[in-house]
Amino acid sequence: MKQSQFFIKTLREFPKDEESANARLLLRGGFIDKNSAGVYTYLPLGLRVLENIHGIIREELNRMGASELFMPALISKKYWEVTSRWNTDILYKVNDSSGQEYGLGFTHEEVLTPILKKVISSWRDLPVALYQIQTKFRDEPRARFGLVRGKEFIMKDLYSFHADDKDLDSYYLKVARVYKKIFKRLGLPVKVVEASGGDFTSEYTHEFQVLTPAGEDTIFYCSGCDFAQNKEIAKVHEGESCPLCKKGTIRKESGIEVGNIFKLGTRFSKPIDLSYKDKSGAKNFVVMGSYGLGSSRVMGALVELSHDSAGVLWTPAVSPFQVHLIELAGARAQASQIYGTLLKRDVNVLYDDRKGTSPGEKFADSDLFGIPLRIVVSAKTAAAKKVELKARGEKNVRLITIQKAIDYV
RNA sequence: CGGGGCAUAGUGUAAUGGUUAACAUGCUCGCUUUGGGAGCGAGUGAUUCCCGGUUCGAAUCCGGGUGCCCCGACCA
Repeated sequence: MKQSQFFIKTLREFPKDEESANARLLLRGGFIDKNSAGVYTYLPLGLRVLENIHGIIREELNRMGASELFMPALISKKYWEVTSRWNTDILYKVNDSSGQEYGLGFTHEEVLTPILKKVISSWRDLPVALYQIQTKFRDEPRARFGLVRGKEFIMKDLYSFHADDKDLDSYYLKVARVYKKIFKRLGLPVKVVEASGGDFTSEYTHEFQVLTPAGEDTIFYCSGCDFAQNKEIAKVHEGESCPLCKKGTIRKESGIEVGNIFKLGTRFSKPIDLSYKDKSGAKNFVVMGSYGLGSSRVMGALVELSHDSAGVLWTPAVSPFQVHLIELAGARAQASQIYGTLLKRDVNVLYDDRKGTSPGEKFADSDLFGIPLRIVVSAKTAAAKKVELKARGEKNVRLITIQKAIDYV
């Protein structure tokens, strides 16, 4: 991609009225645009990051046998009434011109479960796992922290349907394992934290929390083992010894919740009457699980975790481009040649081919973009038949031959 | 929803009752220049958030509203 053709505009200064690192850096770097509080546009650069996140999620969920579908966001009131969720306070309600009332989906049990009702009748039809990646709407009393808490955001939601609790339990553990793998690939260290089940279940649920001072949840966890609880259920205090392993000490830290998995049981299958006939011919309610992963929030969390004063530092897995090729004056021929070679090798490269833009501005833009690898060519390097190679976030610059640089990439 | 802060050109700021709202940056044009947001010159760009009030006169004072950020409450 040539930067002269790419729709991108960075800001010379940080926008006022934003304090969180993810909002400041993503807005200034031209990744996103703020439409209103908690509502953002993903500009081409930011969309690339988001799509990379989605790609990893899709790969892992498809691999575990879940099928992707896409449900409506506009959900008729009648569906919400069946499950008694019409009066949920975070539900955005809209009317159409004929007086029909709708709720904008914040999760999709009400849409998916009736679909399953048309399909499932026997124990042979189970289990089933379906997911989507979709815009969600929540009437948050206070949107904040850029992409971390929005009124409109993007989430992957997976739902599983089982014949009994035992099958749900094993699937639940499987999802937890896959989630860990997804977050690892995303470059996001997460802690699996026990949390309250809210309306859904008296059992604990599990949250996937990224520990960072920028987080809005409070987590108590053990320094020595995997014990971790959200403050809403925690009975431990900071500094105490761990109730689980007895060795470690309890620590307290803030976290961003990037995922949450629930055993729904029959909370939705009962009111919607989703049932199946078991081997003996008896009717049983389907047992359900739901598993959320906030992809736009992941993008915000990644920035919070990995940035410096000049911009974002993306990991290769989610970076909008793999290489930023910067052409300075007097190196058009050399830059074009490298660009062509990288394209032939299917390297995802952003080529700053802008003429008349000063080196300093190009470097500043490059830092804002946070692309992991930078290649700089100039009259100097062209004369020496070499290029400069530099990793984002590192000081040292390597002067190497073009061939070596291309092979390195 | 309680509390606090802020609102002036695309962006960041200045102007505390008095001409035509200033500066930087951006953008356009010309020249020059090319290693960390370069230089010179000429342009462009404003409903000073909105409504009302006070005043000869309001970006500025008063009242009401809206929006944004932050703290708290809330939070599948």
